[in-house]
Amino acid sequence: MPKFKVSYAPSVRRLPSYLLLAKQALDHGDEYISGTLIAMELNLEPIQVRKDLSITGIAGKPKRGYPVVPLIGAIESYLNWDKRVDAVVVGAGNLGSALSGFPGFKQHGLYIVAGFDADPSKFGGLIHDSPVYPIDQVAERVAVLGVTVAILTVPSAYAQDVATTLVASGIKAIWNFTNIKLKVPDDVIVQNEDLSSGYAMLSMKRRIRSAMMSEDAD
Amino acid sequence: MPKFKVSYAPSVRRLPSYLLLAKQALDHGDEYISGTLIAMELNLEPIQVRKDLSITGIAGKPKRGYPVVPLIGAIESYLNWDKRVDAVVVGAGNLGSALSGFPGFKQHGLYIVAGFDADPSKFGGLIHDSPVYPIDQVAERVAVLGVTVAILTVPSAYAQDVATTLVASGIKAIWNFTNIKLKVPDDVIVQNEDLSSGYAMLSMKRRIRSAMMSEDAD
DNA sequence: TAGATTGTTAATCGATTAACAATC
DNA sequence: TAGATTGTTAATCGATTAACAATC
Repeated sequence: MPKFKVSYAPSVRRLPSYLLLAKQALDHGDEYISGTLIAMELNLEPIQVRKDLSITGIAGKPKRGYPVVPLIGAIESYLNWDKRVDAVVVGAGNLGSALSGFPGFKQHGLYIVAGFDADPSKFGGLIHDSPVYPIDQVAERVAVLGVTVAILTVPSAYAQDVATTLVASGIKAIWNFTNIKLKVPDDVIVQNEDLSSGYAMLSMKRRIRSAMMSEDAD
Repeated sequence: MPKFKVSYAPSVRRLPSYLLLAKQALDHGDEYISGTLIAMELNLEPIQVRKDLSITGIAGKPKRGYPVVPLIGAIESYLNWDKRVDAVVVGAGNLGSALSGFPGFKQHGLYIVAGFDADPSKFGGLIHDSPVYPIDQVAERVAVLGVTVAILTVPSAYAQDVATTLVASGIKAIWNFTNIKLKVPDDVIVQNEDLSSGYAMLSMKRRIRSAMMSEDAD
């Protein structure tokens, strides 16, 4: 049951980088930005950029490119980033704090309205403007706040238990930064952010470069 | 120039989760773990798990599965995780600290031996056992330490400048947690970890669920 | 106008999945 | 032995890329 399977997932993953470039073009005062330019900037093929952008419904102009303001609007609307979404961070450690303070999120409509932690020394403190509550207050606070999105940054040993509590509290989407494969009901979304996968890729690239370099030595 | 293109990238990204399950099986005292079980645990197809594992060269036994100890060895060896790699963290903020403390890294052979920051109040401090130095000492320290891998967690405004310095200092691989597309020489590896991509995926999944739910209402 | 760029349709490529023989 | 699981070969699926007409 690969529930909520995203169509064009690779394209969706690239859209944020196009959005960033469009915003930079806007700041720069440009009226248009071409797919060719975006591709060059991101080391992609122009055709890929055009294909990706087509899913947002934006229409470009031959010879000019895509109109910057409508392009930003089209991407934000397609990703639902033009509507505010409230979230809580569960696990107010370094990772939770880092995510809370990430300026990009608010720009994308994601507001972190509270944090939770098991460590009493953190209660009453703040993670980037948001109060930190004891983790056993999750259920009541989530209910009061009416939040349905949670960012999970607890130690992996607690991940499943906390996730279960979150679901029981009404959370419908979990952005999971632990390496635990969470078991949740079918109607709850989980987006896994697996650092180990990224490190595996880095490791393989290093391996490939080593192989290429010893080849060159021939 | 998509340099250092990883073959079987999707498989490589899944290997760490197989490794984790294999280690859990080992702790549990199991001698074998089947692809069928791994697939169930991770919501994958058994055939996909078998295909993925085949790239590591591990040989399974019909009716039993894969021998746990050799399986762990095969994955670790394939990913080069059986050899120690030293790295520095540049940007000793919350994200840098979180990554330094991530227990999984040391298990995968990644040792963070130093941190760097622009904030004088952090100099002489520690991020999880490793000393924090002024960022303008990067060049000399990296040279002395002989490190070739850097984890980049500075604010995006400084990302390119810092990356340029890192490259000049002898860094050959950058694990980039900023949303800036770094410009580096051809022989330098960059692995981008883009949080916005993950959030785009979460947003789309929420969008799809909404669509499905309003459909159900018909 | 000339030419750069878009957008569509088709071809290629690579990843996933299916089928099934081999085997312990 | 019977049957679950592996591993290989082929088929399908989806993403990327190529080709090129349309257009500003």
